[in-house]
Amino acid sequence: MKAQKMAGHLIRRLNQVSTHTFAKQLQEAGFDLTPVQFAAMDAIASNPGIDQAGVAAKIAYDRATIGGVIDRLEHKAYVARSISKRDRRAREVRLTPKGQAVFDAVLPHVTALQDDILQALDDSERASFLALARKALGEGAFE
Amino acid sequence: MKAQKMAGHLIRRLNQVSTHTFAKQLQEAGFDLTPVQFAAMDAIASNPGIDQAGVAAKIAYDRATIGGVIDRLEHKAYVARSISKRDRRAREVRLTPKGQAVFDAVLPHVTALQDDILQALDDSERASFLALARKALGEGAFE
DNA sequence: ACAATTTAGTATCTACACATACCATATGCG
DNA sequence: CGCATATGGTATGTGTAGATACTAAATTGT
Repeated sequence: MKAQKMAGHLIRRLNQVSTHTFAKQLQEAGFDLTPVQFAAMDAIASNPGIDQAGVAAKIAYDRATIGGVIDRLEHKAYVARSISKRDRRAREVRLTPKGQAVFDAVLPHVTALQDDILQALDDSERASFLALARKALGEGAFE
Repeated sequence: MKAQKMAGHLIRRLNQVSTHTFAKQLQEAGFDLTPVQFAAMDAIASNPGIDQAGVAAKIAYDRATIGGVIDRLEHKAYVARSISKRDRRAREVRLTPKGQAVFDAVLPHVTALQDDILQALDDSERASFLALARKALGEGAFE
């Protein structure tokens, strides 16, 4: 049995390729954002004032991980945290104007690079792959 | 644009599911092995005496990462390192008898769990997905 | 033979990823 | 009201994951 043929291994390698493509393209475009940081900014951009647990739920992160991700975004001054008035435990997160500008500038690059990840597939294969991936994850589970 | 619909994000979540399935199943079966550690052992089992760079190449790891992985396997006494006689820089890696026994015992579990990762897909969908994944990675690139 | 280059491995640094434990605050319920 | 329980966030520890830099050893070119 070759581990290299197994589903888990193929998925891990796809993730490597995906991460690498993302890092390379964004770096060439002059940005300093990881895939995870981008996903967090996307969730925050769509839900201003969301709390950290909300961000974690949206993009299926561990809540312990999200703290560090948001720390780094805050350090770059892309997001701001404030204590919620409803619940003093919760930290509401918003993009700063700078963060919003970066997000707007980055978005087209990120959108464009998605096809590069599956560059070896043609359009119909890519569509099939993505449809199967969504189904495997339980369509709409994290809509 | 929702990051949650993008290829990169779907792949990241598949990898989460995959890793989680692996960890859960092996833990329930009483083993202490990560997906990466298993893949390394698989490569070593198939190529006794392979050096670390060889393992890294087989399973597409960074050579900086493999050192730590093999450290942990060595610490569990699953593998043994020895300095190559051909090349004194190289460390030849082999499974210990204990490592071989663990590998043999784990292999059927790992094989069985592969389908659980894509449990939401039926057999033909799963086959399509895996074929597309292989093609996306460049079929045979790491055979 | 020997300098220039390449390669194997390690060390360091940043960034996930998740388990567990802990603190503070909310909330449910008797 | 008062307590048990649940939840938001942080802290800690282990394990990838890859960039960069460094040492030692092998290889290449002349």
